[in-house]
Amino acid sequence: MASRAKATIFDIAREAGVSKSTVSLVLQGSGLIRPETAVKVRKAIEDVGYVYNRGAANLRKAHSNVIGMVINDLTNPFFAELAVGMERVFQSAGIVPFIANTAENPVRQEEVLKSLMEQGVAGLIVSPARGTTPGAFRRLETAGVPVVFAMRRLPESRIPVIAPDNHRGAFLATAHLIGKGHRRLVFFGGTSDLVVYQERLGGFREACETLGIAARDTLVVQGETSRRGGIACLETALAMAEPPTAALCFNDAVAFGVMLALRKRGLEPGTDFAVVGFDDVVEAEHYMPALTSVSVDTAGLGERAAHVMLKMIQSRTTRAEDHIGAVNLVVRESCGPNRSAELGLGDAA
Amino acid sequence: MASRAKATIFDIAREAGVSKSTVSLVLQGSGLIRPETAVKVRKAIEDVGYVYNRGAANLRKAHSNVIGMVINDLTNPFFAELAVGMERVFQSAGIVPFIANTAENPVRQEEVLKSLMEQGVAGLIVSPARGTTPGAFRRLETAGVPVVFAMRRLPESRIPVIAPDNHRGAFLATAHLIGKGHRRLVFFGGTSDLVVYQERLGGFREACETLGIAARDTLVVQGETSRRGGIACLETALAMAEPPTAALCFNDAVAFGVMLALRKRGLEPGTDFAVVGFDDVVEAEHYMPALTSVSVDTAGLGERAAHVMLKMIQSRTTRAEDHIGAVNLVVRESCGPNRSAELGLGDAA
DNA sequence: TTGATTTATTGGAACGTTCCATTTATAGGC
DNA sequence: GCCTATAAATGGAACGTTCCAATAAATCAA
Repeated sequence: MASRAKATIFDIAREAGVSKSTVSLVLQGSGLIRPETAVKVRKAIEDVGYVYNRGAANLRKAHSNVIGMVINDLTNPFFAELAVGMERVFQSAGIVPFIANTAENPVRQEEVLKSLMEQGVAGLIVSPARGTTPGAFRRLETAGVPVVFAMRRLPESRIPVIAPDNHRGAFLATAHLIGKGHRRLVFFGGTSDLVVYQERLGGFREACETLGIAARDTLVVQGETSRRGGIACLETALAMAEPPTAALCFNDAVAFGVMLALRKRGLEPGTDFAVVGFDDVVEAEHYMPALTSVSVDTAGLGERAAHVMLKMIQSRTTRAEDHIGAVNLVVRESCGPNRSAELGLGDAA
Repeated sequence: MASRAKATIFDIAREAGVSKSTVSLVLQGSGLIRPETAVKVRKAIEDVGYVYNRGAANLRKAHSNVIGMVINDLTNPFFAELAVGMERVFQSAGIVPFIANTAENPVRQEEVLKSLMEQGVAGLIVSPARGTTPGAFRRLETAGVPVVFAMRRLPESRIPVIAPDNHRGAFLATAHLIGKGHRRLVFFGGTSDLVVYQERLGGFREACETLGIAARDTLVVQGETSRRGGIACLETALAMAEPPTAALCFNDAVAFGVMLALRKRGLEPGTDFAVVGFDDVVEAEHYMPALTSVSVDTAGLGERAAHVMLKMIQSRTTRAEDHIGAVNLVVRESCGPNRSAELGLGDAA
């Protein structure tokens, strides 16, 4: 049952009556080997129950074929989608990416990065944890390991970023709400330590300004980027003197929370209060009411990130261009019909 | 920018004016080293930007400290919860588990397992993909790598299993439905190639039999274990001559799909048709109506699996006891009020 | 047949660690 | 001051691969 000492290429060599070098060549699929010999060797490999020791190999080879994916919150389905997109690409390149979760914890992230480096990864795709310090990736950089950021970025860093056009997405969504006739708007969820937050809030603000919403009619309520955070945000907003009538949410999770809280208060999302989400996760379509959301093509961005990574590894560089993915607003039911009539205004969108 | 040749313990040794062996000892936190020397070495490590080469180390050490988690569907939030539970345990043991996704594809799973083995994992926690062949884990076994199955099992295999009590969970849920006064029941979703399916369906059947539901009043509709599968199942069931009034769903995803489909037909889940889910994912609580579901303490099972794994590694065995986790029914709103009155029956639950 | 060329195979050194057996330094006992 | 015991540091071999240079075998041109 429990095997004796692990088999090595020497064992195979003996079994097949060749030298260790020949075995090595076969293992690497070299064309220099006579087909019959290769067959013989492969049979020995099978018989002996040999398992290749990549660690030993990497001692000589410059490149390992391990790529790590460091994700800040695995329980968010959004990131699972991202991971799936990447895997599609890596699979066809014959690479098995290893995923590690940092649970939004910079200390854990440090450990994870260290461990991955020690493992000798060829490259890393990272969605950095909130509160990541600027120096967290310096070790990677000095070690010359290619890194790309996906979805999130760090305030100042030369590491290439693959992310959606957050500003434009927020702008589109906000314009949609204004077009529907809303005049008192709120931005729900997220905290200012995330660059993404700045970008989305920026899009929101620009839309309000250019489309003639006074600053005093726009509200910002920070909060957790989760369902729970959304619930809390709505409570806060409705407690105001002149509560808003429409919300752009930092992400879909927040939007779900907001809709939930509306229902609990006897308000109907869509008709009584308009809500737009961000990310367009699969659930958005299936919610009641279906959530209008900014679609960012998560899986597509994942694929993109994987491609960039592959190219970086191949060309032995640690630099690459940023890639800002197109976004578009998917209009469903959570913003209800136009309010124009009610307010005596034309359709402004 | 791009660093020159990677630093090794020799470089540190030179820098710190000691021997490579001393550096190695410091790296391993040996108490044999004079504290001042250790400090000196650690400083050199920092200065040089050294990164430990675990591959090289594993060449000599018997044990790597890598543990792999092989998961069949990362996009199912259920598995993300499982992963999170495991990580809690591994983190406190100073281990970074690597997660790999098989996307429910046995071929991909084969690749993933191979890659993990080549990496020299110390152990593997696996939720096997549907359609896994019996031989898929033989290599692992002959290599003496500890493996535990989490949540799912293979028909015949000596590998220890950590899973919830599916039979009992299904029994409880079904009894609940019957207690509510339902007499025509259906089991929705899943396919018979999964052992879990057999177990859950078994509990459903036993409850029906012992609580006096005739076999001709129970229906089974197989289907995908996803929202989409749930939608399809409901369509099928409602097209029958005498449609059921209550469903036990293979998992929560199916249940969500069923509720969605009900709404689309103008039926209200809970009052017009009762539905129970399985797994009790976090969304269950937040759904409209909130989903009654069998809670399996996913994260707890993850922790358990991790502990078992740790113990197996420590005691160098590939055997361990199965662990069947307790379940309990979380009653929410998706089964509505009792039907007893309507049917002239007492409360049987 | 001989030498040159091509095709297949091979031995040895190297990769960066750990671990064991030694050596060297320090302290203690008398 | 000498011997012994303990503490601290060290050199060398080993781990399982890859790669290079070298060899051996087969083919070819003359």
